[in-house]
Amino acid sequence: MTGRLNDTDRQEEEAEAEDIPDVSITVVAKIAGVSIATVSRCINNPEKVTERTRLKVQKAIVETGYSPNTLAQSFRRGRTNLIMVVLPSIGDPFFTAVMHGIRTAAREKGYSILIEETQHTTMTADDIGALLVSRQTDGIILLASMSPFGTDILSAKSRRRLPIVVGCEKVSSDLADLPSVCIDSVDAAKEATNYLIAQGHERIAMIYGQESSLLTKDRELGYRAAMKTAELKIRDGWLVAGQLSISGARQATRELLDHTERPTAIFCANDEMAIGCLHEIKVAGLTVPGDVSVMGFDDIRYAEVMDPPLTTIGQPADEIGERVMHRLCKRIEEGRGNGDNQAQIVPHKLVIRQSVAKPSS
Amino acid sequence: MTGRLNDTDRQEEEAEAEDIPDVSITVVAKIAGVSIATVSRCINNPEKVTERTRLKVQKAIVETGYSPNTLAQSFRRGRTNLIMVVLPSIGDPFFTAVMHGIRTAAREKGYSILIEETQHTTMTADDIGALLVSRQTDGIILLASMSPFGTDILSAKSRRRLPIVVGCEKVSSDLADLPSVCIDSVDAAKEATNYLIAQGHERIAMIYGQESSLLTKDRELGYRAAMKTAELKIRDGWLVAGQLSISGARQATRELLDHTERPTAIFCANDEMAIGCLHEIKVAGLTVPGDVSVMGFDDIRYAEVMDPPLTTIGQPADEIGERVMHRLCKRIEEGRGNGDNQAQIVPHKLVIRQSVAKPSS
DNA sequence: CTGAAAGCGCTTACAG
DNA sequence: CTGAAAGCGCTTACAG
Repeated sequence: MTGRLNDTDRQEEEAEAEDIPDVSITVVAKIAGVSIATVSRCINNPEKVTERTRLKVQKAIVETGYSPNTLAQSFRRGRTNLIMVVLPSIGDPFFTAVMHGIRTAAREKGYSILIEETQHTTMTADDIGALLVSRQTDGIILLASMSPFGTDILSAKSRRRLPIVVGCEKVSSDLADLPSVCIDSVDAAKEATNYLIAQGHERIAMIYGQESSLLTKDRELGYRAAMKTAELKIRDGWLVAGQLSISGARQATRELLDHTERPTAIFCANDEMAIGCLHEIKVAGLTVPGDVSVMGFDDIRYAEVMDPPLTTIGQPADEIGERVMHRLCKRIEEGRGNGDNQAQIVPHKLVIRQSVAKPSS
Repeated sequence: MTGRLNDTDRQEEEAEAEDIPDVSITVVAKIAGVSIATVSRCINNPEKVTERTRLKVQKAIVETGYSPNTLAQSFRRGRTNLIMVVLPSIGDPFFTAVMHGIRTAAREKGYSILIEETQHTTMTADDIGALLVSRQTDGIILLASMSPFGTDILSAKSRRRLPIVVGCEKVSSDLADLPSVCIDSVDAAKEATNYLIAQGHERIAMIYGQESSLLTKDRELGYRAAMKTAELKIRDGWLVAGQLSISGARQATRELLDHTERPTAIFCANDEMAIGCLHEIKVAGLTVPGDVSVMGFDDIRYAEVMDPPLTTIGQPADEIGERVMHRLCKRIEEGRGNGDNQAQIVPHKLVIRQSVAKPSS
């Protein structure tokens, strides 16, 4: 069975009239009285064709409702104009914002976007590498996601030339060679922690992401570094996983509130978890920031309408998205090789609102 | 230029060693000492091939790192295994939840998902129809989105046989013929409004979506119907657009609070706007639900952690997503024709939390 | 069970 | 400027 219809179907179709037009370049050529090469040129390189011819062909195209078969074009041209972005969860408003930037840039360049969520997928690292090999995708954007180099279909050397760009978080070390666009997460987390310290907090806990994922690793590093510099202790049980979700963060917050040395401030590795944290503190009958201060990370659109509005670290999500996509396009166009593989650092900023105050005790 | 490399490139590649393997079915066949037809069979119909042959071919595949060229397969088979979903905004957590259901079902069936956002796209209705015609996509899911039948590439008759399924909201009348999976929005909005009325509210305003979009039209209809039945007046200025965004809703709320006959309850057409509404009321120094009650719609994951937790209408987002995708698959498999085009109604439910109370005045 | 061959719908040197 | 022809990498009747 090919995509074409057999004779019986075709008759049925004609009986029903006006189904999806099923017209190839050949029938347009026939109607216009030219070769298929000319039709192709009219569409792709109109400047290579006489005005007169172009008009004839144009007429035939309109008449037949012809639209080139994208499948055939992609095949022939050897590219799909599809790029895949791999991210932990599209549901996180921060990634939505980054995606918005990616889309904007993609539209400009004529790419469509395929999204793969590592939280909900069975896709392995190998599968991702295979995508490129089997040409399902012209390029890949890795947003705070695992390395696609599970085993070794691809040598370290060749990885450097692949159309892959990393965004938001460099996650694992074998990605270090790839071009990337991120804020300096370690530094940002330090700044966040230092702000809490500057307010007078000494008992500062942190809710990070997941044990297994490296997504919030750098933020944890920054927190630890700042605490160390300030010679503040991190008690056992002050560093707890929030699963990057509201419910996970609520659970984590409960544990923190029950701690024998209850922290006076909680630094959440992202705003999604900070929202859960905020709520759970209030459920426990405590106030924010009166009893406990809360600091987030990302500055998603909900942060400023929380009660109290969330103090957090702002990332230029849109800009990250656009830059990542632009770099990927450049890499694809250049073909393999000689790309600049530098890490681009974009600026973050501390957004001070009302969820952090001086400790009461 | 085809996708293949010219000789110079190839030399370079070999010099660099181990780039992306660029092996076609032909080289696998040669190495295995069989025809390309046999290689194809080993991959797609292994039962049609001797154990011995299969092993030989398997070995050659591993050796070469061969992976079939998806572009060629899609072209040959006449299908992409891509389906497109068109929705207002992937950033809305409600749609994210529906998408999750769609993805789950899609993965089962081997489809990948292309997302098109009508809020950020320049894509016209015609473009969407053209997708099908040019075979970029095997099918389309329309989530609360415009009709793809701008002008008339497709007759009404043929529309009924296209691989298109509608989800969440039936929006425009020319979509009535298409299969759909939605809650009964009019009824749900009535229920929401009636709940406010039952609490004793008489001055009930509504924040709907956008003038131009039909997305929240049914919800507005339900609100109007309930008000009418209860013989309650809708004052001029009580029905205001919130642009489906937090900031739009905040603006709308401000107008409502400044109204000479200030409403005691506000029904927001979705939770995203309700979140903005909640915040703006508090910014104005008023309390929820003490001074003003707020009712949402969708029950997104943030609803229950708002302050106060949001009373809203729950939609089974995941179920909607899965059912929509399943129906689309069936439609694609059946080929054109004889699909059931009925509207499937899934149940909604009123979720009572704390943002609605009796009016104080 | 296996192979030779046709063909999917395009694009693009290559001649003219 | 235009056409005839090759070829992209597969899949699938059709013979054997």
